[in-house]
Amino acid sequence: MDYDQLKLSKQICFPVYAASRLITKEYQPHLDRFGITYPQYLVLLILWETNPIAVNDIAKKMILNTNTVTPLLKRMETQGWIRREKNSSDERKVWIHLTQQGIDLKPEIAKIPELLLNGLEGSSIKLEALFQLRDQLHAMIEALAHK
Amino acid sequence: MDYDQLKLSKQICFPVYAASRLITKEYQPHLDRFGITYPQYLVLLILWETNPIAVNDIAKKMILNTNTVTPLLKRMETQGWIRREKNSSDERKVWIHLTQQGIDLKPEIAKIPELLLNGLEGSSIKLEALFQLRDQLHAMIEALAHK
DNA sequence: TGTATTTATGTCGTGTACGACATAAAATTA
DNA sequence: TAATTTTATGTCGTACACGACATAAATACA
Repeated sequence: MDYDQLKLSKQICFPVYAASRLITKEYQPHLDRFGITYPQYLVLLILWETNPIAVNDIAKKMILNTNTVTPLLKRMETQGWIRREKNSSDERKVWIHLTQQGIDLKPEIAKIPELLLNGLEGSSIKLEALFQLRDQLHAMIEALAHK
Repeated sequence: MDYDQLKLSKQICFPVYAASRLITKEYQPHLDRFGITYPQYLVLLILWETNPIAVNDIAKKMILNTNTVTPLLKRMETQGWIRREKNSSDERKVWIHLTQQGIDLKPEIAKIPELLLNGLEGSSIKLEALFQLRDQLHAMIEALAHK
């Protein structure tokens, strides 16, 4: 039997896993300035598009379970970025709202993706390749998330 | 100021992060049969290529810190897949060896990548696209890991 | 040779991830 | 309407992931 497919270099899963952690690490020094983590940054991106939003809808957008999102949001509430509010008409729901502090953070954070993309100038990574990568991954996520 | 780049759908980091977790989740039911996790599976792949190998070299191949790998290996030792052995000439080093149980697992695990790829037949994901994705990610990892 | 530096591994604390399960409120259905 | 099911959120336990730091052995070098 040929075990060639088992080599780490042949795997498809491994480079996705490694790239994910490496990209997060690129963000980290920039996010550290505001005391937020990478998943918390994603929550803020979502809230800057939709405010307020239910816990469940945040989890769906991030493709995470609510039991991961709940403690994450609690930490963000402690730090003053968001506040939670029970829905009066449906008592099961909890609305997540941006605080003023959370709203004010947007222009600061907006500089980061730009900064990282500019950092690629002169590197071997081409912008076109990145966008192609993103679209291919979206197709894969689409196929894997709904089955 | 245009905040379009801040949309979740425009991010490059997010699909990598989400795809990583979704792919791991594809492996999980197959790995569960043997009681191993996805990172533990990666350690086994490495050991099936190089046995024995030092803790540090496993960490380098996985692009992880040793303080992540150490407890992971301890769990694998408890489960009987590997054993650790102090190097006599250099007392700092610890060699990680496959046990017979770990060696015997290889043909069982070998079926998994094949099984997952076959599962894509008829889906919207094309094999060619996957291999292209892998190579693009390798290029990105290369650029990010060594700077 | 003695001191400083590097290397290899590991401990500790914090923050995700997620399966299994709990709870309460809303919606469905017998 | 009463019982059942679904939905929304959350608790708990286990396993990563990583920064900061600790320790001991090997190496470099004054």
